[in-house]
Amino acid sequence: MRRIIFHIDVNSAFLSWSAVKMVREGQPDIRLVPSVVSGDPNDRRSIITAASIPAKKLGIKTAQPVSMALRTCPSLVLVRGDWEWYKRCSEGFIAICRRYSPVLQQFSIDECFIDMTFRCSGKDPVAVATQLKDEIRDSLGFTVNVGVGSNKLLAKMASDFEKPDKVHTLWESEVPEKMWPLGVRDLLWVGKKTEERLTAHGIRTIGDLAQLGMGSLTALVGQKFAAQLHENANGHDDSPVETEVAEAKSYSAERTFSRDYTDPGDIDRALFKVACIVAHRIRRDNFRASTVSMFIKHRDFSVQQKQTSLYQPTDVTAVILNEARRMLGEIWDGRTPLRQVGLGVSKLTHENAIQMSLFEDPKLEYYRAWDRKYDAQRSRAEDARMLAYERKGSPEGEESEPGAFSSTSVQE
DNA sequence: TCTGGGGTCCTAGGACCC
DNA sequence: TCTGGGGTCCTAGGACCC
Repeated sequence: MRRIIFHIDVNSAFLSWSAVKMVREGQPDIRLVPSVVSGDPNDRRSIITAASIPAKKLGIKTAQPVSMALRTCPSLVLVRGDWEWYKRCSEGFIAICRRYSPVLQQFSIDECFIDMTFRCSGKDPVAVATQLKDEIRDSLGFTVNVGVGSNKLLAKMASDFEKPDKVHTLWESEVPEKMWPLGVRDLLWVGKKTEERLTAHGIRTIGDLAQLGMGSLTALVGQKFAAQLHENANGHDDSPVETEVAEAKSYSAERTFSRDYTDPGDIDRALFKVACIVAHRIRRDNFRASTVSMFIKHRDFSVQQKQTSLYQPTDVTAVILNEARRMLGEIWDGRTPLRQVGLGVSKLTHENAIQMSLFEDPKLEYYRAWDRKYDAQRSRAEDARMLAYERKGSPEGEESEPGAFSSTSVQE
């Protein structure tokens, strides 16, 4: 039986979502003018998180520095991101998709796959996809693209065709006509480096890749990746729509400084902050970590990292921080300017720490108490922010759920 | 122009064990 | 005393995704 998979992708998600909120507050629709969602424009290291279609037409791209975008378009409208609001918008569109099929895999905050094999039987998949797209637009006020295909890869490729507010199909029979003429970079998992490697050998389109022998491809990218690329370039993908939310395998946090830091005191303060964040998150999610890693980014963007295994899994901030400090001392001379510092934990378990009182650092109890205080303060701060948000975020009072948005027409 | 932040997976070399 | 080969774990680094 032929599978029918939909990939639903919100058009310029963060920008559209900010626009919906601003329109509701009586402000102009930023989707109609060159606009972006970005970090602090006064910080020279801010980048573009999302761009409107008029901005994209001027050549402004996601991940571009704000300063560069402003030079391209001095009248560019800059909007700061609103994470709480984005989460609500995401929940709103996911809820609608789930009504079309419970076999749903959320792929990111603004994308999901649904398996429509049974829900579409006897129906025209394009008509169903169009209905879904229109329902999201009319009830939530933002547009999506729906890609329809016989597997996840083809559905995802299809949703990336012409935007916004469109439904496209990419069945296996359409692969030679619709997918093979595209550049290799358009294929999922082909990034900048792989593109360079492939084009250096004359492989420019997905069709070139599909016809390339496995031997040559393996020599270029390694066996495992070659097998995947070969399958994907031919439109094959048998991965299922995963309805279970996978548990996190690692947590990390990093801070890029507004200017390169050389002072060990500055670096240590940053390391302390990221350690607090990461440790708080694993405690919140009931994890303990057996591996701590830390990384630094230099002025030239080169990265150095160091990781270490612990004797016993931990969720104690001080333990994680001290390992990171020790490793920092091993990879940094204390003088070279640093652009960024980061810290991560992995090898996570839900095990309770084994109490090894004989060997346990007597200070541990003090550290844990410190963590409890930190966590309590942090959740109070989160509650306060959410409360403030509830009041500020809904001018009409009750209607704060995305499901209650008024219809907002969206034009290109 | 000067490049964020948070993830996943893969590879390659070395250590260590049998 | 010097040798091999397989398996597994660890670490560093790199590529990709949104």
